[in-house]
Amino acid sequence: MDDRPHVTLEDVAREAQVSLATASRALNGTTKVRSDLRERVLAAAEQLAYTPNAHAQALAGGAHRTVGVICHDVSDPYFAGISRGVMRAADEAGLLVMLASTFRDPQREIAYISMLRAQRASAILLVGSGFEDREWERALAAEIEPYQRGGGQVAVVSRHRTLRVDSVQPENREGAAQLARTLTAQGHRRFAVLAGPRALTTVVDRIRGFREGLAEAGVELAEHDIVEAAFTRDGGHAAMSELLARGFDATCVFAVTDVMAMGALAALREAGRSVPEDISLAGFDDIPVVRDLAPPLTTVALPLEELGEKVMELAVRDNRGKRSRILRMPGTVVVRESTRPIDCA
Amino acid sequence: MDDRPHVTLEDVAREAQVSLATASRALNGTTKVRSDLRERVLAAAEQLAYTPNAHAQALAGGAHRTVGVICHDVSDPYFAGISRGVMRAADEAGLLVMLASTFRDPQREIAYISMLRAQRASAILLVGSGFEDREWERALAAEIEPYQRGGGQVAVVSRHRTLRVDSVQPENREGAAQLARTLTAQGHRRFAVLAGPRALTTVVDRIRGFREGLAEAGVELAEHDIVEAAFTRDGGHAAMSELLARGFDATCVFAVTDVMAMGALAALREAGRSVPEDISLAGFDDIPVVRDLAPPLTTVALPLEELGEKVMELAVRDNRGKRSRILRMPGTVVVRESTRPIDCA
DNA sequence: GCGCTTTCTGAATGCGCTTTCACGCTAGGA
DNA sequence: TCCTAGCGTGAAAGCGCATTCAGAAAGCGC
Repeated sequence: MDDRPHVTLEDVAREAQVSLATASRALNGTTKVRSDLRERVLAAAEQLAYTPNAHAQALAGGAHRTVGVICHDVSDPYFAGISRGVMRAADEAGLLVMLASTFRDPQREIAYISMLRAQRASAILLVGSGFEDREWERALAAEIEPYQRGGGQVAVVSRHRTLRVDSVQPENREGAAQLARTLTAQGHRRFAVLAGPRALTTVVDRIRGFREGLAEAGVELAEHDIVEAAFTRDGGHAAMSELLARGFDATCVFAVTDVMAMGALAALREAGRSVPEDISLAGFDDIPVVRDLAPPLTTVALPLEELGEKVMELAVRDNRGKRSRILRMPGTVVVRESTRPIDCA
Repeated sequence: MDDRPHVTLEDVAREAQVSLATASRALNGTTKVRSDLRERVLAAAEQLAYTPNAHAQALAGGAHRTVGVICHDVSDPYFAGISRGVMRAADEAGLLVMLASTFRDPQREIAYISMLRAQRASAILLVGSGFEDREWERALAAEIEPYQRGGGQVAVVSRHRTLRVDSVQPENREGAAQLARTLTAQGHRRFAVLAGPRALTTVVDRIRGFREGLAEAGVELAEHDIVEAAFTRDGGHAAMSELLARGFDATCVFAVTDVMAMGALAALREAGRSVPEDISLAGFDDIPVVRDLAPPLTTVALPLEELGEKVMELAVRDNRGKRSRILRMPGTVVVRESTRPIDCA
């Protein structure tokens, strides 16, 4: 860009016949300016359609009013809910939110953080970026720590082992355990799990919690009953299809996310199995659409928007020197019609 | 931020024992630098965890590598699809994408554009920002035109009457007409429409097209058969509920967006009406989830990701002085199970 | 060995803005 | 009336970087 140069503060000052400093002060209202001068400056700015150059402002020590949010995919309903919350909180704080999708590529995640650092964003929010991978953790730390040292705020949604950051953590483990209790109480004894990549902490936590909840009823979950697939609708579809092809005796299937559950539901429908008559299905997250499925999905509701708001608030709050805070957000089991009580086999 | 100052190029230069200019050149590779010096600079930068200040770079004349995308709501699946396309194209072009939600508030839309101007973003993408409102058009033009004069690129998804910008336009009118033809061919003669705010060009176009398609079969759509509601799932639910409460004799309901159709479907289910046995239902957009509804939704498929890619490409391509281009993207009617042929009444 | 061109380097300039700093002005107290 | 505060103003410094410009070093032919 920059064919024709932009209108600058100097242009405004000249037009208003005042000094550059006065123009700046009139526009920002930081110091008292004689009212007739202010009028002149404002009028000139208006007339010239002046917009301050944010880069120059930032460089000259003005506040950085932008936060970056990095997620796997903005079009994932799970993140969509969170982003609503983030945006609302950001709006209140007068911040501009930059969203970026990594598509689960750790490299890209690092690259985006680096860009945000370069922009001197006032905060970086990582949503669900938990990989259980030593090398990645190191690379991430190598970006995050200098950023924090430079005064940048970082907050994450999810669990992080190594990073020293504020975080909002959905209680995946306890939520899944609670779901397991609900299902065993309905009489289910044989389960299958549709899992996302085991490298993700979210997946690991949910499976572990589910297992623990099951164990309380004396039910065991064999490794064989866990099918791993992509963390998407189609992944859920594929995993369910595999299960169907292989043959299984579970009365209830737990998909670790609602999005995967949707794929599973489609696969079941295609296979002529009806839910919940033939088999029960449960998900996790309670993204908005699942209540509109047929049957509406039993799931663990996470307060997604609230998650977003909280993480934003953590990032905005001034916490220099203080130790990192952790906000745990419990989930709530929502029983809908995709699961049903059965007679104990 | 900026507790402790950031590591600057000067620090790197000092550490590497070269001049600032040499350090800059070594890092950017713009000019040849003696290899041992380059090594030293790179090592120093690495060691100090140096990240260039994007503001300073921008101010000093470096390229602006960021584009802003403004939409109603990033969590709307319609936009989510588009954003995927935008991100992919941006990624190829090496651009950083800033997303923002206006929540259909014209004021906020203007504010975001202003912020993007201030950031000197290299391009601004407006997704579906068509209001039929003179005053808003004026305010928008007052932001957009100076931005363009300054060399900024602007491209939009949707129709714009007054703005002189490149645009990608889904063929709402023709798509809706095509849908109407399909439905009348199925034997439907009496329709109701669930509409969003009539101030939106998208809504207006779809209704008009639907009417035109109907007219070809000699069917008329009375104003009375159009229910206006919010452009959301709940809006669709409310509109359908109103229709049900009021009593109506349509055999087929057309919701102007899939999101609204989802709400309508829920309302019908709650009312004990089955789709398509009791009544047929059609939507528009073909957002991913609707194929997983029960019944899967008949709709008009828009190539959402492609829309996003195209609009990004328009914004990236250099088009100074050239006249604005319009890319029309046709929709395709997808008949699923939410509509069924009926005997002519 | 001399003068020339070719490379590469460092000092200095400026991007547009905020913010000190110092000065001129008016108002108030002596 | 004179002096001191106090308020507003303009000049200027500097934020971190890319880049121009001039000069130093190195390479070449004679």
